[in-house]
Amino acid sequence: MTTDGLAADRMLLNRTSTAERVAAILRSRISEGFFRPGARLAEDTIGTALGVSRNTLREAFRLLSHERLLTHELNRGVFVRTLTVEDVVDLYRVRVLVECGVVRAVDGVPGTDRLVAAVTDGEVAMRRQDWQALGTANLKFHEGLVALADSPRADELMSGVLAELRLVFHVMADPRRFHKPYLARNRGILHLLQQGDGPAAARELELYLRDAEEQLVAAYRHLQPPPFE
Amino acid sequence: MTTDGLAADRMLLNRTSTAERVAAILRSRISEGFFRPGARLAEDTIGTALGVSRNTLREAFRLLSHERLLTHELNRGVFVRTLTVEDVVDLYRVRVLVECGVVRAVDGVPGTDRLVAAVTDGEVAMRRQDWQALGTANLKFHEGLVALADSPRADELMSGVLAELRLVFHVMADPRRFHKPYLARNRGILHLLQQGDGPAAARELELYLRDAEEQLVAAYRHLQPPPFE
DNA sequence: CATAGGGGATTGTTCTACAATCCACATCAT
DNA sequence: ATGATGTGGATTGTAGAACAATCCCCTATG
Repeated sequence: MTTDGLAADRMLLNRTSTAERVAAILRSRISEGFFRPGARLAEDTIGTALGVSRNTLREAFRLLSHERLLTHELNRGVFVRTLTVEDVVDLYRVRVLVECGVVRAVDGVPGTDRLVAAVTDGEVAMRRQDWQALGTANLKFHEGLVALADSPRADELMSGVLAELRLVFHVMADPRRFHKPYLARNRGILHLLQQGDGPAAARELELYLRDAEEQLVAAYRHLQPPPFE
Repeated sequence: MTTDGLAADRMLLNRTSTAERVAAILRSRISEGFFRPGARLAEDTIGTALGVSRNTLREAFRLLSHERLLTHELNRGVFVRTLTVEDVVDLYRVRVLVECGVVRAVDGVPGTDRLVAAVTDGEVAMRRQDWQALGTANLKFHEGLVALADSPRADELMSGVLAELRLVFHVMADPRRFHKPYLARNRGILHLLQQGDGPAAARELELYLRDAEEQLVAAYRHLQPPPFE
């Protein structure tokens, strides 16, 4: 009896705890905008809705608070995070640091399968005017850029950063067309990478990110709720 | 009545939950080596020792697991993380990416108060042959480097990376002298920064980090427990 | 109109209970 | 002796009740 091909089954055996499954559910609900920033997640409501005890639910809340998707206010409960303009600026600071750093350090011609897939997905979505899919493809492209570093921690960092940014998109006036202008620039960056010119790609990427930040901050400042505290 | 000078009191008012205080205690215990990598933290033992309930303790465990200081194995409990050689390599990959990225991007002459303090602390510790303090000063220097980016998320990332690296130091044969050779190189990097030459400082830093990684990986590979699974 | 106080609702924390799982040891067959 | 099997105790996973602490809204009072 061989032990090959059991790696996939490993995932099934390696069950996750209820708290982690609950966290996964809430995470996707938040990222898809079902729970909007500022929304309160009451223990009682969510707990009975999902059929888990308060203990388990609170463990899930801890996880998501640590991922910055929820904020935990003592004796008040947990809320879907509302990012400030400063948060957006910081997120793009990290993006420039990490994404450009990874891309610049690329030597030779890297494997670009994921990037090619993301770009073509974006082009298909564009033709269909499926802005939701276009956004997803765009985020996948940037996740793919960081994946070039072959660093699990960098991947996770980037995944968290993009999850936070999704919170911003959900409170924008027209989040759907936001990604449209960047598809062509993604393709350009991919092209430079395929030519093995990491530094040039990094320069393009930095301009890209600064433009995106500017646009996002401008749009975000408008509908920012007045700071009460 | 003025509202000045209340920022400090804010910390007192802004009480933290028990779970977070417990997490803070465990975090410092781990980072100081009281709990060594691989050690099991039983809910019952720790719970009664700290006088908190299992629920609260488990919330604290979740926090620290998310920080990668503990690993959570279903139905087996939580253990102080034991890093693999791959982890060490990845940590240094992130360090090169982030630290060098921050330093290279420095324009003009940055405020280097923290860095100067870290270097002089290191020199004092060196004269006293206080290797513990030397290690602390060294980590503070690198935290200070990342702080130049003025990015809370980068700071937190770096803080987590260094916390993980401390786990490595605690299982090394002679962790105490490890930092010794790097004090002079820290001073050199600081000097380049004070001259406003970020790129040169980044190049120095990259060589520094590659040397440190090589030394650490070599030392770590020796006493690595045989991989059972 | 501003302020103080009361009461309901929610969270913070502990405790108890039991199911699920793991682990070490004993038992048994080869 | 060696390896498989099974059994029991210990620990974790999860649920639920209970109560204190806190917040928040509403109302009474000056």
